[in-house]
Amino acid sequence: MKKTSILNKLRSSGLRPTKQRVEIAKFLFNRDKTFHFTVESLGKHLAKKTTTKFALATIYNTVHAFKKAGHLSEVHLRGKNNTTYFDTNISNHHHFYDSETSELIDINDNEIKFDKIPKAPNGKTIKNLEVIINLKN
Amino acid sequence: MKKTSILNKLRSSGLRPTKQRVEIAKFLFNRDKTFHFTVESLGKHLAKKTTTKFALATIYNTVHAFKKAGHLSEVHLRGKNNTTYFDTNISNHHHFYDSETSELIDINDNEIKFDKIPKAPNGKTIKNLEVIINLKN
DNA sequence: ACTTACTTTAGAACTATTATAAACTTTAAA
DNA sequence: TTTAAAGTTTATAATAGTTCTAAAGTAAGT
Repeated sequence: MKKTSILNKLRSSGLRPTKQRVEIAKFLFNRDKTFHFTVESLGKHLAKKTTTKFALATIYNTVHAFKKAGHLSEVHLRGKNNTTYFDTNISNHHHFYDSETSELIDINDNEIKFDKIPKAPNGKTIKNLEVIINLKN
Repeated sequence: MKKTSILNKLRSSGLRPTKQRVEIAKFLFNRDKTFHFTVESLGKHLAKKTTTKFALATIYNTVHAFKKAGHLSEVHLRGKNNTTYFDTNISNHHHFYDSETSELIDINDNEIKFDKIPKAPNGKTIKNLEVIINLKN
């Protein structure tokens, strides 16, 4: 992804392309494979790869802004470390979770097929369905 | 469940039947239907239903002891309120989650059937599989 | 350049949870 | 039954992840 398209991505989401946002966006979106991270791990990666300074609050703000804009998704998993995982894969998909390493691995939507799904209770509707497959060694 | 069987349950789990543990066990296990709770909500229920005093730490300790003994399970869901949910249903099963009400509803194992499941990566094995069906109104 | 609105920042505040250590109970042996 | 050891409860402190605050800095349009 070119720099201009990063700028467009930010601007079209109503986010001013500040130094911090551009760096974070480049780090997160200029890659082929899905990337899973926590705010803390993202901060460490940024510190290694860039010379820009990032306040922790900025990383939180930016990640939430990207999520709100639909560029990131949050994994609704309570892992053992009690931190929130984010995912650069925003398509409908599922996850393997290894609690020993706290590692997430994507599962494409087409790798899981259902034969039977219960219908939603009361007057509710199904919004989406998330599968976590827990791993052991 | 009779009082004696509550006492047996505790004793056979290596837990001394203290006043607090007995009250919590009676509250949690003397019921027909599955019960979902957070430590905070359990504390409120206990305050209403009993005259016994419970320090917050005791509720945490007891819930974890019950979980370790296999009498409770933890739902690995990061809900919007960021608290841990526990479940008196310890059989293999799944959940509906309504993020507006923060309510969990059990889905029996036999209400979901899979046609296709990916195989575990690397040298890993599948420990278990959890489905969360998110609801909306 | 100037002004306004938006952002970043450091640190305080907040919330869920775990740790600590003293007081209290349970247990089982004498 | 007393009594001592081991386990438990309690209030409070500590911790960890996250959000809030308000002051200083930056981007965008005039």
